[in-house]
Amino acid sequence: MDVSVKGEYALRAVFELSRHGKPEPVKIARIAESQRIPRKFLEMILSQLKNGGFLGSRRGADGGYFLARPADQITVGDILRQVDGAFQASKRPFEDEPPDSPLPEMWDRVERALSCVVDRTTFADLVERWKQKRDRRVMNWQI
Amino acid sequence: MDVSVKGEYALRAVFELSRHGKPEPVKIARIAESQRIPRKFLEMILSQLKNGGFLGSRRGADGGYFLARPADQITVGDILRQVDGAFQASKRPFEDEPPDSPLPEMWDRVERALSCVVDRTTFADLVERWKQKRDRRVMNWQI
DNA sequence: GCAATCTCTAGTAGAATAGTAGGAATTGAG
DNA sequence: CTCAATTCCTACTATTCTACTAGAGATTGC
Repeated sequence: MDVSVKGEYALRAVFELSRHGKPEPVKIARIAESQRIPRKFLEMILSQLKNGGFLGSRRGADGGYFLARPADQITVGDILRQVDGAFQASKRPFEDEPPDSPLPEMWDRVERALSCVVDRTTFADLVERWKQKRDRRVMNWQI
Repeated sequence: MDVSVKGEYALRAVFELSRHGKPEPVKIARIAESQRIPRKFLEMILSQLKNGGFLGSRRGADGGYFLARPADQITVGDILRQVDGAFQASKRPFEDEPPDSPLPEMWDRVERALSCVVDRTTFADLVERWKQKRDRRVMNWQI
């Protein structure tokens, strides 16, 4: 019941692109280095995210990846679902479920609780929080 | 990011024991049948739950399994953590995390949201909901 | 042309999942 | 004491998933 490494990498990659902000594409090599993701694995993940319509790319010199839409219109849930498949608590409907089981309803609650976080957190939010953190650190450093 | 079949089976098994209520032990065979769990797999799961201190057992004729404490003192989270290992959103602390990443904080939120459901839902609650469901069905049937 | 980049197809070692098999130990009844 | 019913314990296994890697092809900028 934890997210895959691939999922975490995908989030880091999209975060990197969101943080970059500008319209110029960012190279795979740079994302890999600054987010510490194995390069070839990252290639796979990025192409999956492109297939999902979240990223765009350009080849050749000065090529790279960029967000296909603004960071405040991409959520953590979008990305996790794209790379890890259906993002749910339990594979529903569970076959062979005994009648009147109270479990499906509980899984619904779990799913709603999860959704409240991942589907409401955009990459714009993450960048915002990152900036605050960084600024606080710089403040302390100057004192 | 979904719970294992083993986890679901464990919940069903403990639910069965909770629903039974009485202090007499329930046989593996009966749990397996009424909750539709492969028998040998269930044996493994039950012994794990016993190791965790959630269940007790008796061997021989008239043997079986029973709750080691009242159903309102066992939560869904207890059981899932026992059979599926640490029940968390992400394997923290993630190695090689880039500095100032906003992701760990987000995983905390996810975890708290999950916990709000699974650590607050006891098997007494589940039995309660099951009874209500059953009663509603019987009511409709009588009309 | 050519160097830098993304793109695509394949493969792969190791771990996890979802079980199964078979027998040993314990208990209750007669 | 014996026997049948049950849990307990060790080991095995097929299949899938995870986290990668290799290498060649396609595209672009200069």
